[in-house]
Amino acid sequence: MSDLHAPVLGWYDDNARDLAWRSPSASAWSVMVSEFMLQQTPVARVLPVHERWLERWPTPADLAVEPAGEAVRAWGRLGYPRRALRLHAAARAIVDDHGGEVPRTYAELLALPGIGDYTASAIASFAFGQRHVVLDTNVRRVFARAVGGTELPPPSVTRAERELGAELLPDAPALAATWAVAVMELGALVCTARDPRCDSCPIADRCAWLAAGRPAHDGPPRRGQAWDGTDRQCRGRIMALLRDHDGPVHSSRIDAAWPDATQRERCLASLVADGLITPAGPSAYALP
DNA sequence: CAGGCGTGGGC
DNA sequence: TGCCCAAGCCT
Repeated sequence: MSDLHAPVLGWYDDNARDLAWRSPSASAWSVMVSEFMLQQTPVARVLPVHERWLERWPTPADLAVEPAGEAVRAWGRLGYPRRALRLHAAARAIVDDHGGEVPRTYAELLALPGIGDYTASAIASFAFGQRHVVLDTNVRRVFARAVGGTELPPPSVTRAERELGAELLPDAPALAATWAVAVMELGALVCTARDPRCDSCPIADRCAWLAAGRPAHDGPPRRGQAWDGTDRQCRGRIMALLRDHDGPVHSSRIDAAWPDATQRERCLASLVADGLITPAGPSAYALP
């Protein structure tokens, strides 16, 4: 296990993807927007939306003056549109409480809407070069395999994972930040969830999982998320409808999009409660 | 803490 | 064809 640093850092130097938010000239805001979009959405789908977002709203203040619905519309089909709402709310908080500048400390970042432990660490590390344990699903999978000898990490982050992350983190902040992004990249490109490319892995000779013959995950099977007929599908259908229209959408159109009236009304109510849509007149809805 | 929350691509 | 997954957050 000793010294994963040199091979991983060397591999990253040769194989890192050239992503817009990793450019030396990328702003902290660019990094922050990318982190919101990348929460559960693949890089390939984020790229074009991130580019247009930064062109339109180069700073938090540019977004903060917009109605929230503009953020939801620009979010397009990235999924989980509440993230767009939270990013918009975070931009307003940055203007109101931080002079329009993305805050630099983990605690201040964590206090913003839509930012949890991972995203706060990632922004502090990637945008500001600080030393933080960055634990995302990629890093956790690399740790689970290389150190733990298991195919998959535990269902939720454990104390042991945090301690391991802290132990492996280089002392120098700049190096720690590079290490964090390098391990993440290794998990994204080589140590993938399915069909890992162990033959091109820089730490294959130190990997406990590979040494053990890549044993399959034992333990309870992971819960897949139901989709067909769920409220999520219904909500998604309604949101797509509103995104694709400029003004308010009449209820009759929404009725046509989802026949089950009980479920439809429940979803409309929850979307209103979430702030993703707003009633517009007696029988119409619009983006906020 | 388990469950809810979108969307589309790859195998 | 389904099924699994993709830089999580919030309640």
